[in-house]
Amino acid sequence: MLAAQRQATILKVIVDQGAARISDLAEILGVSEMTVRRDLDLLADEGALEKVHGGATSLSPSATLEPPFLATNLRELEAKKAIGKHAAKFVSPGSAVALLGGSTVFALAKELTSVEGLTVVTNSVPISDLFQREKSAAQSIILVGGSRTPTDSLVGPVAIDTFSKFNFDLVVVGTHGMDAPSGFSSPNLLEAETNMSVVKHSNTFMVLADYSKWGLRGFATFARLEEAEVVVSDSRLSISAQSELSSRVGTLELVELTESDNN
Amino acid sequence: MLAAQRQATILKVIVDQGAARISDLAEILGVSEMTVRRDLDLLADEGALEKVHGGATSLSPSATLEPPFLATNLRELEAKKAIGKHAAKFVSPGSAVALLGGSTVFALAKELTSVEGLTVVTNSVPISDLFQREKSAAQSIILVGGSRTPTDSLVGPVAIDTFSKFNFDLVVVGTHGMDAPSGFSSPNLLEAETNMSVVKHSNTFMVLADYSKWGLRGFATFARLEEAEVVVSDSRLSISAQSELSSRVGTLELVELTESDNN
DNA sequence: ACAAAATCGCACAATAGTAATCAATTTGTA
DNA sequence: TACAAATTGATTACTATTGTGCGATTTTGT
Repeated sequence: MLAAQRQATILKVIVDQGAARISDLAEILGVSEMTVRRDLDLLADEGALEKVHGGATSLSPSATLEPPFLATNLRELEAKKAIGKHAAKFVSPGSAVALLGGSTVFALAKELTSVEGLTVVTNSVPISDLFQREKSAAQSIILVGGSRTPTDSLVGPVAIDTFSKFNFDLVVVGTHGMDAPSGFSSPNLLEAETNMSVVKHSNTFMVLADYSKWGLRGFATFARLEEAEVVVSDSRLSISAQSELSSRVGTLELVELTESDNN
Repeated sequence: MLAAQRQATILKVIVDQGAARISDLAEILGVSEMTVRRDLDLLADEGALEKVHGGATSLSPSATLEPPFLATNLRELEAKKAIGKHAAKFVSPGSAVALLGGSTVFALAKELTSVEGLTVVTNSVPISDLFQREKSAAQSIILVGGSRTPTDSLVGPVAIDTFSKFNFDLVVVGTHGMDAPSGFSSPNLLEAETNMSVVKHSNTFMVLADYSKWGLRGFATFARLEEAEVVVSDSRLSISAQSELSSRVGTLELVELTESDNN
């Protein structure tokens, strides 16, 4: 295989999947890791992708936005992907879903582009971008309004007001932190208020949070642990956290992180 | 086999497959690598393909990536920029402005990032992106909600409802077409309805439209010419269009296109 | 905060690809 | 048939790319 072809393949994989690790690319392509590194350097110089420790991530799935969604860390990216995939099982075709902020919820959104007849209401600009690109027919996508946070979520009174118009089968939120005394919390007051208001309009309230979120406390709490029907996390969650969560939330779902989770 | 046939075959293989290596071509054709090299040199000189280390690749972006690029020519871009710059004079610091869709309005938005104390409400995702990047302090930016059009505007009932919460000193819209009998119109019904509803909440209603918009009629009209307080266009507008517009709209502003309008 | 593990990237060795030269072969012409 | 021109193939020295070993750096687990 020619170098140019190899580089095109690498770029394609990374744009398709959002990211890839060097060891995987080296194996797939049958070349040494050093060669993959050199290719990535080249592509990164051209501005085609972003190198991160362990691999590379897509620079911008859409036109020119989404930099805050860049994973600085591949392991976390894999965890998010696995959590998103698992959470997707709770979304039935034809239902109405609210997706709130967060890169983990973004991973879930990727899985949902192929689900039929979904109505999605989101306050996340990147998620709206995603559905705009991968437009599956028979899906209805609404982006709510509001002010933009640094992570490209729309929050504040306008967002709250718009969400209040709808009733959801399922509300999914990512969280910045969770622990027993404070529940689920966010560093951004407006975001917390927005989350809080949406939870009221849902049948089922689901929280996505990888293990690192346990023990963190954001400035503002938007829900107690007991309010979550489902929490999806990963198996690196400490045993004590697992038991604490199990006893308080409706269901705790843990995903295993296999090394070879290459879709 | 004749040399010409051989070269045609090589070219076909490379166009078909996107790329080929010299050693493979030599084997397929039953000639030495040196001969293939000479053929490739020839074809590369003709600009039919590109030689790379180990082989050659197709020039056409079948194997490579095609950047999704805007087709608007440079001239139109300059016109939009000039119109945007002129329109910015109507925006006073501290006022509340609605910016609706359209690439010309986007040009205006670029000028507004440095205006102090502005409150901007827009239904355009690119405009929201712009302000997000160039965040000037003391500006309040709200993106309304709704469904996304192919041009990344948010429209529909949710957008209308959100706009209806506000009162604007100035509403700026771009238009897809304008003429005397149909007024200002858009090809998208939902977008037209959204525009129409916002106009009602404004003190001043401004339309940005370069000369090419005159005589075009979109599917749905959102305002009569008489409703516009200000129309900003460029001097290429025909004399008859100029007199027609002057007599019907509040003020017609025309910008000159100088060659050296580089920012 | 520390140690273990994974990853990085340099320097150099090994491999693969290139181009110049010249001899051998084919082709066209008288 | 003879012979020049063009084309092709082989040899060679040279250049570019790829792989490997290894210490430095970053990340991860406790």
